[in-house]
Amino acid sequence: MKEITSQQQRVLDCIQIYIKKTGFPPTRADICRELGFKSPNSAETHLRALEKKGFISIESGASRGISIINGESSDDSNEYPIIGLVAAGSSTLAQENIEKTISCPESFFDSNFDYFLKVNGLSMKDAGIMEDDLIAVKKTTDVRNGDIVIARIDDEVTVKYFNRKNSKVVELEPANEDFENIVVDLEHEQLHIEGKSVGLLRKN
Amino acid sequence: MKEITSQQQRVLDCIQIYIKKTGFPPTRADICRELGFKSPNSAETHLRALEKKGFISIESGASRGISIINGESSDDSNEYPIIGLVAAGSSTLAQENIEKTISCPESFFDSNFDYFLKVNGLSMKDAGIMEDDLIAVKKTTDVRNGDIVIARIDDEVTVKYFNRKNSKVVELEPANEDFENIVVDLEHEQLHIEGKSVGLLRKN
DNA sequence: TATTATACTGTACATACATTCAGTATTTTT
DNA sequence: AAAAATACTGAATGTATGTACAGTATAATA
Repeated sequence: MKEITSQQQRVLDCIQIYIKKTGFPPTRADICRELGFKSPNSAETHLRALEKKGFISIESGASRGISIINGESSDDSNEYPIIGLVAAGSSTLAQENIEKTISCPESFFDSNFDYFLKVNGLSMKDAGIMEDDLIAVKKTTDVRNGDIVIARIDDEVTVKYFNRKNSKVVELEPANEDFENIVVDLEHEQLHIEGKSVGLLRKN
Repeated sequence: MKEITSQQQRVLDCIQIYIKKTGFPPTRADICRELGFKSPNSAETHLRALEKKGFISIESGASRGISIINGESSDDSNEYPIIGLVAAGSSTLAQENIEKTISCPESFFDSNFDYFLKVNGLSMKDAGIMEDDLIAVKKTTDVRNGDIVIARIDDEVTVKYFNRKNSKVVELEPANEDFENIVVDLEHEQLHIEGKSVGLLRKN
């Protein structure tokens, strides 16, 4: 996490307060109104800077598509949803894939986390991640080589070891010799890091 | 707060999960995608019903202007001790072996359980049980073939698959080809079943 | 039995919003 | 001293999105 300027901090605070007050993030125009800017582009450039520095993530094209990374998760609810990891073509959040939510203390795992992901397949078998295990996922893009990440390529969601080869290539490595590495050329493919594993839960 | 229908509950769950995952509320179209509706008006009418019943509030004209009202969480969590899997000589439940406790809801795993056992070694690797994992142990002697049991032979505690060969012989099978089956002749050796695994917890 | 609530599909449209381009100016970094 | 980052105004544009209108159908209520 890089340095934040005082103006960027004001914008970040503004977003946080706005979410706390309304329940949803502000638009560019909202930020302008709150902070006295006269051009939506003022907000836009600040948002891009905050995104670049890793404080927020912006869902491209979506209105109010701002979400705050890291900084405590606004609500102190301890209900965590279980989300199914499904194959290509269907949305990760498809209702059909939701079993239920789990009540669990906030600092249950060493790092706090956002949701449980139900594992599909055995590609991470040797890392002790089996079918139907629940991975505690922390939403972040700040991942390091060797982390177990939840990655999305197009609409395909997968759990793999993260390994950045260079500025242009990331390899997603399974922990199962029956599976192949997924090599992602960032210049031609879009890789979206949904988060990383901070724990695991198994019921049997 | 009026009665909620099952479909409305699905929509409410969908919103909650969407927010948890993305950080901002869904659009009508998002809800349709998640729940399989084909008209945005399907989502719209459900949202209006939920608003009327007081479950959500909708900011008129604002995109994604949904916020969830209420959202309480019941806290019926208990403290469970973490017990180290120790070598011969000491009682498993000796106070000295309790490393700490974890707060966790009572019905966290499918079956209720009594304590966490910290795993030592990789003899159950292929069952996805790794070093330092915490096994949720339910104290019972009612175990069946294929169950993962916590067994004690003399003072040696071990975690293995249970397999009763006949009335006199039980085999304790590891899930790792580097380890050998433990054959227990009940006529000459004492086998004590401490309990069985009903779940697993990993922190990383 | 009439009425209201629930549960949808489908079309249409105004506007809320993200986003890009063109500038200006100051500060920081290289 | 040049380049890059910061910090803005202002205008323009395409689309993402809320929302109204027109239907159909079934279950619950009065």
